[in-house]
Formats: sequence, structure tokens, C-alpha cells
Amino acid sequence: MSDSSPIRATSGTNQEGTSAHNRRVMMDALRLNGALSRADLARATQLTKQAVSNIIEELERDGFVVSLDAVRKGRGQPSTPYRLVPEGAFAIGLQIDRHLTRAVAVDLVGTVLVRAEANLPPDDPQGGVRIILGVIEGIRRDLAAISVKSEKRIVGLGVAMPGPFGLEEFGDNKWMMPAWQKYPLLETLAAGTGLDVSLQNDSAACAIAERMVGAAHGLDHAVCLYVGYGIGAGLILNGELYRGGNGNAGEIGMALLSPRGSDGAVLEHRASLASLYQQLELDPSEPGLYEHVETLALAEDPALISWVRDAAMDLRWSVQLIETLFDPQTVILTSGAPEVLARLILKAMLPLPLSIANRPQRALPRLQLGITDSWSIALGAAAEPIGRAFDPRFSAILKTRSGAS
Amino acid sequence: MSDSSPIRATSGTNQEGTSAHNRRVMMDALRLNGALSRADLARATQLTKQAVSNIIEELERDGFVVSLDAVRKGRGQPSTPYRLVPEGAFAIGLQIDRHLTRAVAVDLVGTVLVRAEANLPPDDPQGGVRIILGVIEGIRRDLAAISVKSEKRIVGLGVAMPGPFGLEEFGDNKWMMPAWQKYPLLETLAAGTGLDVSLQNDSAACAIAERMVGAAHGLDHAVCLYVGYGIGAGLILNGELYRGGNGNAGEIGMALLSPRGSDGAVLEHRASLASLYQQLELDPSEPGLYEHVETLALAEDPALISWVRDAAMDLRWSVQLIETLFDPQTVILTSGAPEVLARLILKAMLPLPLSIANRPQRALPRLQLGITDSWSIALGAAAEPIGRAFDPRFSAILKTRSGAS
DNA sequence: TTTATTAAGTCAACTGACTTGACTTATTAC
DNA sequence: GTAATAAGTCAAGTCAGTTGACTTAATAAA
Repeated sequence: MSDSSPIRATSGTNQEGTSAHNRRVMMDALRLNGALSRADLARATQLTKQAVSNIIEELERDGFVVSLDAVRKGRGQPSTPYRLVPEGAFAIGLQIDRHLTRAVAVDLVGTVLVRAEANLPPDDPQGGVRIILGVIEGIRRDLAAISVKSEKRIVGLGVAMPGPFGLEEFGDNKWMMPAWQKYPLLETLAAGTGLDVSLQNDSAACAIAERMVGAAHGLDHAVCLYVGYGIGAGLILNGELYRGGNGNAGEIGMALLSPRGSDGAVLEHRASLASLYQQLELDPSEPGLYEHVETLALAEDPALISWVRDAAMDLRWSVQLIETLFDPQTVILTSGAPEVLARLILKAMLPLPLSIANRPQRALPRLQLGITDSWSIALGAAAEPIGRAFDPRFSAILKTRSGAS
Repeated sequence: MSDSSPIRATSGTNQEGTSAHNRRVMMDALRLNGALSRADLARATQLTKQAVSNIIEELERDGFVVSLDAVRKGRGQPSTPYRLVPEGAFAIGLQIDRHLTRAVAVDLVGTVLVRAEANLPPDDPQGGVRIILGVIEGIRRDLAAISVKSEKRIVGLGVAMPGPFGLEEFGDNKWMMPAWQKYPLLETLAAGTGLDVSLQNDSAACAIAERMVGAAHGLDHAVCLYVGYGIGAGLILNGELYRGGNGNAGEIGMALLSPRGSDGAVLEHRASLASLYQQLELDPSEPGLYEHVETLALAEDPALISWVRDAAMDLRWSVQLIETLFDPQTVILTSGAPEVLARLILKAMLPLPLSIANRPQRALPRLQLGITDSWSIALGAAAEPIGRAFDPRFSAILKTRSGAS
């Protein structure tokens, strides 16, 4: 059938959607609050005790939750708390960078169980994908050694790489990895692994990681400012990653620094690690770069400190911008740089400019340091399929179009 | 019961939620596509013909939809299209500004049926609210004269006024109307009208209006740049107004123009109507201001044109910022100014700077003019309760906490 | 040491919104 | 004319959550 109906509408839903949502709600509540009894869950989710009982029973049968010892607390029958079973699900996360790839396997609660990395030939997606598939295979083997049933419980493969995606105008930007942009990466990986594959940019991955196990845990409105080779903002809005109309929301590195600047200078020209490398005349493809920068930061190298001071000026402006436009509960600074450097940058960014975030009673700091670990992007990539499979969200309730052809 | 449980969780749902969602989906589909048959609706929403039939029957009984004449189109039984009944619901919208208030009544499809305005005493919420309640009463009387059943079918009262809300730090900004910020406005209006009351800022109201009947109709990602006494961005993200963690998202007028500017200049210092009035030495409280500005704009007054040129520089920067951070399908320029002036500003903003919105095949212009009508804010305010009552959204599926006290 | 109170959790029948599959109706194409 | 096609209905079926009574197990009070 070549029936391409122009009618646009939101999907309807039915009992399946209800049930799927309620399962997600249960698991989300356990993730957020730790162990909870059926009665606790009933109160928290507004469902009846009976409904919760049925759902928990099913989740237990499916291996997603287990009961703990009953606890006595005051009058009444003791309650039996339930908690998530980490081995209930796994996901694989893949970071693809210019010169290397990192892959991790995580479990349902976001613990990294296996990790592996490999170098990538520059600008050669075909060769790169061969290497990547090998790495993933290794990860899966190691994971199977840890948990026998893991293969059946892998919910997906998340990929993170530098964005933006789908543009052709910015050909001069080396960090966009043009060769990779044109390559049918997702399809190839899906075919090669048999897994559902999803794609995020680096900063989105960081944001997802922060929400699952970091500073944004349990927050519904948080922005993750990622300072890497480029600069991006990962947006958690209404408890979910926001991607924008074309999947490129949050590309704050491309924000013009000033309305009047004739040079068209953008944030990442001055505050990204690329600009640091340039200023210090370092070769980004050099293997020992990370350690070298770490050493310089520890030694408070004057040239590096000078860059930090300049970059921090621009970054504090970008935080004000983020607060002004998104009004998040907190902004999280993450980076592909060593933790020492990230701390130096954060310190140099304070005090922050006045913004609508200056409110009398703040529960959270305006700016805080996120996960500073070179595996955080791969972790975030892996967290995405977990979230997609288990977090409560609108799209999970809706019926999905089934028939293809 | 003083039971303030610290357990946080998303609400669960049940058949009521399913049914409520599906009703909303039907009405949304009819709003977006015009008249549709039951079979069309079934295909579009993925529900079965039978489910659609039941829901439509119920909606027809409740007076939200009616059938049209059957239409023959090719082989098969002719289909009976249904459309929304405008008189199915009404809402009242209220704009509160420094010196005046405007109120409108709209119907289910966003047609303005009644309008009224009145002057407000400056900085006197108590006296102001008395006037406002009188205006609303008049509106309701006029509406009842048009549609007998209207009183039973008013779904809410939407209020729009300049933001941001809930801050105390920016005491010097006259346009924030500090006296009004402290006054328990919503409670008083709810008590005085017996209606559900909601609050938005001006730019959010504009965005809601654009989505219901303007340039953002049917779009899920659009940003409305509102140039009024202040400047704000109304954010439609994932098909819904985004409010941020504290309800102040989109306050782009407070964005710092540059990381290095020692003066802390923000966008609305230079590009808002307040800055225009200041530069032309006009008194904002003068009654004939709107017409005066219109005359100047029509005459292409040099001083005004000079301001337009300067403001446009800053505004095109802000559009680039919006595109970079939100990646919307389109940006809509709206204004409290006369249409001539808005057109002058828009023209002066072109060409727009390079951004991620420069994509090969764009369906929509990057920037377009929105509703330029001094009643658009009141219209948007009125559209909010309609959307809240009838648009498909996540929160409408979830169970709501019932018991209080 | 009872006995009352409180709270967790289960049982079994019920409800209601969508689904299923067969059927009716009304057109057009051959 | 007859077949094909599509809209829409009928009536029984399914299933997830609801309801209200009940059971269990603990603490507080008499």
C-alpha cells in the first residue's frame, strides 16, 4: 500500500498503554526512592494496593524487582520492601570520538560492569565500524561472563558522538567528523549487533548520565553544560532529554558571543578544549594528551591558567544564558577534561552573573560539577536505552504504528 | 492527617486516563485536520473503528462534535465527517498590563467572541482587581447573550501579565509590577469568578495563541519572540508550553548581550519597546502612545528607524541564540507594537546569522511574523485553559491526588 | 496479659474501555 | 449486473485497575 495519509494526530492508547506506564512508574519510584513496600508504592503512584500488588508480582516474576526482609515500623503488619534488581536489564553504550571509541555495559541501575576502548582510524567510518563491532562483541562476551542471562536482557545500544547532526553547511568544522555523518552508522550497527540503536550527541549523553546516576538524579529540569572538543548543553526538560525539532537542541557552542561582534565569534571558539589545545599548541590526536593536560593543570601552568580565566568568562555568560532561557533547577558542568581542570574552570566561573536563578531559597546550587570521568559519555550513551525502556514517559503510553512494508 | 510523605513518584493511570486521553486525541485531530470521518480518526489515532465510534458518539452527545453531510469519495460506503463544535467550550482570557487590562472570551476553536478593556490604576492591585472582576462579569454577560449555555461551558480563566514571577532581586525593574507580584491575584480571581485560574507571562501567552490559531498551529517545536515593554520567548517544546523549573523559562530579555560587557547590558535594555520609548522620549503611560508610534512608523521617522536598526541587530542575535539552543521548527516574531513597526523590525533583522537552522530543505521560514493585534495576549491567555482542558498531554493521563485537608 | 488499634497485604467479584471478528450498508469499477 | 471496496455497527470477549470485605501481624493501651 502506498497509503501516505496526510492526517496528523497523536496516537490513542488502551489498556496495554496503561499497564506499560504503571510498570514504568513502579520501577521509577523504586529507582528514585530506593526500596519501597507495596503500600508505599500505592500511596506514591495513586494506584490501589491491589493494582500495585499485581504489578509488583509481575515485575518480580520478570526479574526486575525482589523483596527484602520485612521491616517493622510502628503499629500494623510489617511491610515488605522491594528494590530493583540490577541484573534485570543491561545496555551497551558507545562513545565515538575522533581518534578513539569507548564502550561500556551497564545494568538497570546504571552501574558500569564492563568497559573497553580502542583507537579509531580518522575519517574512516567503514574501518571504524569494523573495530567498533569487535569492541561491542568483546563487551558482550565479558558481560555474559558476569551474568549468564545478560544476552537476553540487553535492551539496546546507545551511541554518542559529537553533533550537530544532519547539517551540511558547517563543512569547515573538523570536529563534526563529516565522514561519519554521511555514513549509515545506526543501520550498520543495528545490523551488526541485532540491537536497537539510538544516537545522541556528547552533551546529551552527559545529561542522561547525570540524570541516571549523577547530580541531576531525580530532577526534572536540569541542564548539563559539556565542555569538550566542542561545547554543548544537554537539556533535561520535564524529566526527559529534549532534542528539539531536528535533534540538535542545546548546541550552545555555536551561540554568537555578541550581537555586534563582526567576527562572528561563537562560544566554542574561545572556551572549548579545542581552543585550549590551540592556545597551548597541543596536537589533539596525540595519545598522551589527557595526561599532559592533567599535569599542566596540577602544576597550574600559566598559559593554561590564562586560558582558564578567559574561557571561564565566556562560560559564566553561557550559564547565565542557560538559566535565563531554560530556568533549570541546576546547571551541571561536565567536561571531557581531567577533573583538576574542570575544577579550575568551575572555580574561575564564580561568582556567576545575576540571573533569574538568583532566588531567595534555592535548594540546589546554581552551578555544580558533574561526573568527571572519561567514561561518562559512554555511560550516558548506555543510560539512554535503559531510560527509554523503563522511564515513565508520554510516548511509552501511546500506541505505536505496527504495520510496515 | 499531617502525612507529608517524602516519597516521590510519577502518578499511575487507569482506564479513566486512557479514555480521557483518547477523547483529547480525537478533538486534537479534528482541530488539526478539520473534519474527519470515524474511519479517518481510527487510522490517524491507531484506535479501532469501534473505539472511535464509541468516543465520537460520546463527544457528540456532550456537544463537542457534530457530523456533516456524508461525502462520497470513490468506492465504498460514503463517510460521515465530524467537526468540532465551536460552542462546545469557552474560556476567558485576561491581559493585565501596567495601565490597562484587556479581557476576551474565546470558543473551543479559538475565535474571539467578546472583548472588553479598562484602565487600571497603577500599582494598586486591590483597586485593579475590582475593576478586572467587573470587566470579566461584563464579558460573561455578553457571552451569555451570544450562547445561552456558555456559563456552564467556561473551562477556565487564563491570566497573562509581564514576568518573571516569584523573584525579589530585580526590584528596580518597573515593568515587573512589584505591587501585583505580591498580591494574591490568582486566589482572588478564582474566588471572585468561581473559575479555574492560570497564569502565564506575556510571551508565553503569545506562544499559546500562535499555536492555537497562528503560525505555530500544528507545530510541536516553535519559539515565539515577543517584543513588548520587555522581551520574552514563549517556548512550545514537544507540543506544549515549556515553563521551566520555576515557571520563568524564556526570559530572554534578561540575557547578557556579551560575556565581556562590563556594563551588564541585557537584551531588553536595547531592543524592547521600553528602550524605544526612552530613546524617543515618549511617556509609556500616555494614552495615545500606540497610535503615535504607528504614525511614526508609517512616516519612517528617522529616530524610530535608527532605533529599529539598532534593536534589530540585537534581535537577530537573539534569534540565532534561540535556534542554537532550542532548534525549533520556526521562530515567530510577535510584538505589542503596531504591525507596521513589527514589519520594520522583522525586515531589519534579515538576513539572519548562520545557525544550525540553516538546513538545506526547510519547510518553514526561520523567522516569521506572528499575530500582530493588540488583543493577542488576551487571546493567548484564553487559549491556555482550552488547551489544558482539551489537548492531549502526559499530565492529562495521570491520576490526580484527590483527597485534601 | 489481654484487648483495641493500626497498617500491610490478599481475595474475589466487578467495572469499563478497548478489541475482535462477523456483519450490514452504500458506493464505484468492471 | 456483479464484484470489489470501504464505512460503519453489533455483540461478545478481554484485561487492567477498582472495590470492599477479609486476613495477618505488629504496637499501644487498658
